[in-house]
Amino acid sequence: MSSSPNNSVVSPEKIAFLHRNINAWFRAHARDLPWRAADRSGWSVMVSEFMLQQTHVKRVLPVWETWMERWPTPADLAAVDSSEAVRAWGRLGYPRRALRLHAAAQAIVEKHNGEVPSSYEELLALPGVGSYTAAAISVFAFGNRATVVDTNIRRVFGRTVRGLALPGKSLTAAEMRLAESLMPDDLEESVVWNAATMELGALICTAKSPRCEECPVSSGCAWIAAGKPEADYVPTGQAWAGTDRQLRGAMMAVLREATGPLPAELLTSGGRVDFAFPQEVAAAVQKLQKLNSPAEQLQRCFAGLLADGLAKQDDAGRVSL
DNA sequence: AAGGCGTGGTG
DNA sequence: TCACCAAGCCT
Repeated sequence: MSSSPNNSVVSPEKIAFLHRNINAWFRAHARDLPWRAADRSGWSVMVSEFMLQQTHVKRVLPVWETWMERWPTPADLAAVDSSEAVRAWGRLGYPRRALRLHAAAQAIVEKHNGEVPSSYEELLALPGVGSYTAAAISVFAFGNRATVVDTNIRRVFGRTVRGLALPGKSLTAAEMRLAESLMPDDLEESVVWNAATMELGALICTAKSPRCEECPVSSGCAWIAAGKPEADYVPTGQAWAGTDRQLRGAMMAVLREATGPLPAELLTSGGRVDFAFPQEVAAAVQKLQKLNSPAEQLQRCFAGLLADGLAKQDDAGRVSL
């Protein structure tokens, strides 16, 4: 057992201060989200967690509603083709999440008798479920005691405890140990704590312009005490224009709008393509062609979609989700 | 283990 | 307006 200089040892008094104030704040200010309702299920929480990976609540809400209405249990989703899941995913982004959620539903049917497992280890074994999502489902759906660490929680602890404007680019073992050391011993308090610290990071202790005036622990915040120093690194912006991601997104939009198989040339040709399709497909194709991507990039991205299972090609070479 | 992977709300 | 970046996961 070695100790690094980065290890933050927090006094019992400060931990109690954080527990008391953040949990009280949450009990007064928690958003009324449907996946937090009393009638939530393991599945409803699981669907929300998949959709919330790198996507804000506001955009998730309507898709989650229609998803849960259509597929109220894992078995309902597992019974349809994965392309249905990808289309229903709509414009949420990262459509491979839809594929993984579908695969996870099938695994739940096959290995867990159709019931979402409650243990961290069993959840972690499901497709698309990593350490964050496994802990989140175990805690928020089943009320277990597990340490949830997401980007919000990392930022809250980074500021209040470590005095940093922003946590590092990737989660470290020391950070994970710190989060565990801050967990309330009491089961019910620990469940609230996980949700409360995340909510504080999402609503108050935000990345860009935190609302410290409204923060319940500003009086004990190490970052404020240090004079709000700048982050010691500059986050590198995410490139977009001209990237494969943009092109893949445009191709996926075409496939989502299509009601049947499409000529592959519609996706892989950089030039004009004669076609007579519904307005929506035509518009999506126009956007794709407007990118004016080189043929080599079109081919690469198209092959990527096929390899990822997001698109399928029939014997005649026609493409669909 | 660093980098790929969508999309759009927001300051 | 237009960068920024968000309840990560996987390889």
